Amino acid sequence: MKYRAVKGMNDILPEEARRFQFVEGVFRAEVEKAGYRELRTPIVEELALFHKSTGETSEVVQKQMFVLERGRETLALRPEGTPSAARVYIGQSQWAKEPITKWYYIGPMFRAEQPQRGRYRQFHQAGCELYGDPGPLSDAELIDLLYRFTTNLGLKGVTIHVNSLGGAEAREAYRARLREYFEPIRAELSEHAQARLGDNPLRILDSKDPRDIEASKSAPLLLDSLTEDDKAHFDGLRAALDALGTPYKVDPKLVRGLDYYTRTCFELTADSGEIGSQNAILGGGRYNSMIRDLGGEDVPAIGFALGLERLLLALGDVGPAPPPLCFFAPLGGQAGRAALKAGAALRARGAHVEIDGRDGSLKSKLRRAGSMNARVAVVLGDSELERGVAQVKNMASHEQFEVPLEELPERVLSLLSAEGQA
RNA sequence: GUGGAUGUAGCUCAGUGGUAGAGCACUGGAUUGUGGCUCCAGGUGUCGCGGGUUCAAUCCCCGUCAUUCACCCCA
Repeated sequence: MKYRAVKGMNDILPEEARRFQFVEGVFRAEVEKAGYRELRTPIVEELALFHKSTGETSEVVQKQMFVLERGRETLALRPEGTPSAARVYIGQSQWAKEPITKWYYIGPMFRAEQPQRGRYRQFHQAGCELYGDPGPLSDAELIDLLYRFTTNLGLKGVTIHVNSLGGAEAREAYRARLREYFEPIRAELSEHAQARLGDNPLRILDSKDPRDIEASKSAPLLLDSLTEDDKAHFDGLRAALDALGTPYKVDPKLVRGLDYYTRTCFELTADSGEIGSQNAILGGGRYNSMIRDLGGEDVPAIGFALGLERLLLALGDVGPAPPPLCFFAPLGGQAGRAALKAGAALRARGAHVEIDGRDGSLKSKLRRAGSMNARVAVVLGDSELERGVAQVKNMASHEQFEVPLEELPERVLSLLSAEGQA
């Protein structure tokens, strides 16, 4: 085979696409009930947008960008959706139009990583962004929304991890404290962690390297460095989640890899289905300074992104049963034309219809009807046409009736809508 | 970027230093126009690619590419 899909980018075949559609449909329904409206943006942005928002020190920006040079422009395939939405929010002067804006998006994202189960170079995210409300109630409402969404889908083994990273002030102070703590024991850290000490020491905390885990054991906790306001916010979030009855775990070492988070951050992990080690299906948090940093007003925001591939892995088989099918098996050209006409009439009335106009044997057509799980088969040959009838067969019961052509739609539709015929 | 595993029929996979197999799927027949069960018949392979060892390599060795899992990181 000469051409194949490029590394880490997968074709989504119809069976799989159906599962995507199902999850996307539930997602849309759920977030739209909470007032989110869809935003569609290009998948290509100026590279600089991601430098300014996602962050220079994030791994995503440092080495996972697909960059496109085009003349004087330097563009990038988006690695996440939040910066684009923020760009639109600012470009539209959205804060001047309404005090609170709620948007959601669904679409492909791109990161140049080594692919593995649950991690691809092109993958799909569904996410929400809420602008204009700094209070912890919106954090709680959003997290609860996600909890309900995943439970309604039937996802098992979900854990909601919550933490507060504090505001810029608290985090700067905490960074300094962490450096003070780690610097004397620098040699005990992993090579990677030693490099992180300079730019982003917080990341050492969620390292899985045994050396780093050991070294972090008595490290100062970020939660202890929070300002009074940060603490009040986090307490408010927890009180609201408790009131809602939303289960969650405070995870003081939860540190996310994107630079822009302030105060609340959260992550949802799953341990069911085929999901491998990449078990974070969703991540998000508050980013109160991004809009201002990108040149907009001082508008607080919170959001999350959900990995559709990972959700589907964790979910296993989902989706509604395919609709009942009527299968036409015409024999001969004249019968073929009659089948086309009858099939079109049935489709106009909402039925799913397959017409097998091949030259092959009736046997092969019925075999196909069987493998397609058709509920009804219509056999139409010369002898039927002469008499103005068709053979209508109930595939499940093997019963077959001769039906006048003018009664065909009614008979087929009643068979298709009948319950318990399978 | 790092480490391991795997590349044989459309799919899932056996297999042997001496010209390559099964199951599933597909097609035809048993049933001149009736599917799911059963029986019979039918076809396909540069054995990932390149090089080496050998009288002979799909098998052994080296390289390479691809896939995959894991680390890192993240959804």
